[in-house]
Amino acid sequence: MNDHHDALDKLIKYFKNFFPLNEKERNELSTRFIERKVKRRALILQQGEVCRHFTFIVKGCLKMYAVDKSGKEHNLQFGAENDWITDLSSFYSEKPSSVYIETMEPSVMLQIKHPDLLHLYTNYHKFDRNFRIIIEQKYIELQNRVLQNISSTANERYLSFLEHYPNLSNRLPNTQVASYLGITPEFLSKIRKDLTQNH
Amino acid sequence: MNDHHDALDKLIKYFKNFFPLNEKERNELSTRFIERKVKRRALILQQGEVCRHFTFIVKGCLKMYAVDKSGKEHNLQFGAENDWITDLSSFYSEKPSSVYIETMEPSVMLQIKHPDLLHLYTNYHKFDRNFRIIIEQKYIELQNRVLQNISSTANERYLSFLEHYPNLSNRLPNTQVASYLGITPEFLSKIRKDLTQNH
DNA sequence: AAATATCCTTAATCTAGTTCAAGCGTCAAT
DNA sequence: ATTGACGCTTGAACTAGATTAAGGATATTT
Repeated sequence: MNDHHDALDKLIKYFKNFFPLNEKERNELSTRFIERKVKRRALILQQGEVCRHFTFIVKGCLKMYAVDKSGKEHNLQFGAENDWITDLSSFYSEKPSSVYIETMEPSVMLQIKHPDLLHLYTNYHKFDRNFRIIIEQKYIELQNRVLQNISSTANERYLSFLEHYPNLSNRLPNTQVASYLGITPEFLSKIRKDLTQNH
Repeated sequence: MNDHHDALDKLIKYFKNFFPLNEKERNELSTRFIERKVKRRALILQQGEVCRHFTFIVKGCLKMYAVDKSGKEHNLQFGAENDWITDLSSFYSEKPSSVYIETMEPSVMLQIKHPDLLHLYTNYHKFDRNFRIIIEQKYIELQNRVLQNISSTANERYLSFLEHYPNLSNRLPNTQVASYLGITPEFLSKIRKDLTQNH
């Protein structure tokens, strides 16, 4: 009944939303996934490094961001409990990543390495299946975000963010939300002021 | 040696980039995928309709777009030879789609219906595997596009589009490219003028 | 408890991108 | 041959959002 057990239970429970795992598959999880606890502001992945882990978030909150030539950070993705975070491109290609992954709260994760995940894929149809479904869901989310970006104002995008990620929006500093929306913190502040005044 | 055969050959060849299919799997393709030829400006999917097909593009060029309240079209995705186009969300949920899919050239497609694709997934590990990889690649592309959208100017996004999709950019009218980039055709025209003048 | 980051807001100025309107070239259909 | 529909461009006026700079509020660290 130790922490590792708790974390794994959370992952097993998570997979029940898809095609639930049998005992053998659950055992594989427990040997292949490694628990990791980190404090706030820990860098899980740095630009230039190969992304070695596919990460399931048991507790806490992380962000994935790119840094442009002028040094500005741009948040590509947030992740919290029961979500995955990884630089897919670097993870599969085993080439240096162009992004950072960093905790925004003290966090507990379960991580699997490339060869271990390939082992699961190769030997268990169900893992290929479940990860296909997971990525499909994340693809749909991302496509909605693209649509927002090309068709909506910053104001509309902010409202949509509040609607879709209510639990994230009250956990994160607004500077981080602004970076995710692709606007400056100053402009987000203006948007928020307008919203409170006109309602 | 008919056309259907040619189209299927193209799909089989496509799968060689992933985990190549054995004879039984190839046979399944030939019975489950249906060839469809359409002229220019044909609507493959309309808003409000359930997306019934997962579509492989053998020849031609298609776009997927959403229409906002003011009637403006916003291009979410283009697809050409050896690419897939589908409203994933509607296809899997079997709920009405919020987007349109339309040919921009006379096109040849291979389409599979939901139950048939599920049949492939359920009975052949390899299809779950291959479609996982396909979606992962498209996820990475989409993530790069999000990064562009939140961090780059219209000018930079246009240059990046030219670089990544040179074959599409000379096939499409600029109005369509502008809609994909999230800017007006007028502003794209201005960008293009600046580019030719300053180089 | 002080000290230092980090975060949030406001306001003035500036710029990237939109809107509206018009004109022109091209291509497909009658 | 002529008519449209469509695509491309230009310019003037406008607006969403960035930039810069400053001050105050909250946390976090020492």
